[in-house]
Amino acid sequence: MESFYATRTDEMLRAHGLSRTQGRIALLKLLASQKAPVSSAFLLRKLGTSWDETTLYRALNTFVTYGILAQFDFGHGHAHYEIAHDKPHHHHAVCESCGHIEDIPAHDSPQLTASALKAARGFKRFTRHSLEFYGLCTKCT
Amino acid sequence: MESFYATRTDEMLRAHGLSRTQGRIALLKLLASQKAPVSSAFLLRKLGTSWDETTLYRALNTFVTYGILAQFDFGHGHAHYEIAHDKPHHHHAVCESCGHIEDIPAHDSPQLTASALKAARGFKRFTRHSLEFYGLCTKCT
DNA sequence: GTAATATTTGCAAGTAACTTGCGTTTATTA
DNA sequence: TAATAAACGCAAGTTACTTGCAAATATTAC
Repeated sequence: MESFYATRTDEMLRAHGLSRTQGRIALLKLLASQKAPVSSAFLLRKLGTSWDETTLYRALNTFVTYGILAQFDFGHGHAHYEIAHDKPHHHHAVCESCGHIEDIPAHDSPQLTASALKAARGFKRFTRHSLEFYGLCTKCT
Repeated sequence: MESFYATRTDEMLRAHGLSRTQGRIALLKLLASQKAPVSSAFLLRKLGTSWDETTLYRALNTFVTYGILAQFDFGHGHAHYEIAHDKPHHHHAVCESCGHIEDIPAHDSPQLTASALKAARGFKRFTRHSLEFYGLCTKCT
């Protein structure tokens, strides 16, 4: 019997006709076990030294392109990645001192986008939005 | 009689005890005349070749530190800067095709932050938030 | 206004986070 | 199981930005 993650990661790759290599599966499992977006450096550290940097970046980019992952920028000088496949919409909280990042479940009112759209002259539609809250986490206060 | 911008930029620098050099004043005037955040490459282009790249980055960083400017990241691989001094809160719309950026005046309900704070385990307070809407602008549709 | 002091600037060199090219390996398809 | 296509790993390259330090400019003290 396959694990929950194994089945899901397999499905993510299969759905887009992507090769299900050992490495990619390990990467997606690792990402699936995170509670918030993580950096490529974190992934490289966790995956072990056997992993090649180029391969990681290439996999991450491929996954972002296919919508398996979402990529975020919190102003830390590097990107953060998170499983997007089947994940409900949410926002992020970012600690300005230690960099701690937390997912915040979001139930956006459609009004949020609607009123933004009304105010934006040059746009007729938005496909997505991203909302980040910054502050000090309880450990850094 | 000094121009509106001259007076304001002067004030921005003076308020923080920063040297009011020709270059810094020209930079702030240019920034003050923009309707949305701009990149360092844009600023360098507009200011002319006489401007040194290092000097620009150093000035931008100083201004961000003192709250004169706000820095944003829209996933374009480089930062965008905007006057923050005395500017009312707003969000941004970003075109995923041409990169066009637009300010969106925002009247956030206090509830937006309040409900996020309630949902965020590790935070007791947020100092700021940033909300970006992504889509295709009317020119790219 | 002028000298003393502090800040800013410009050049050269350096760094971090990726990206590209290309030959080899691994996975998928026939 | 062979043929084909996708992914990998190494080396080299790029971009956006940073650091060190001496020279220039601005501010402050007289």
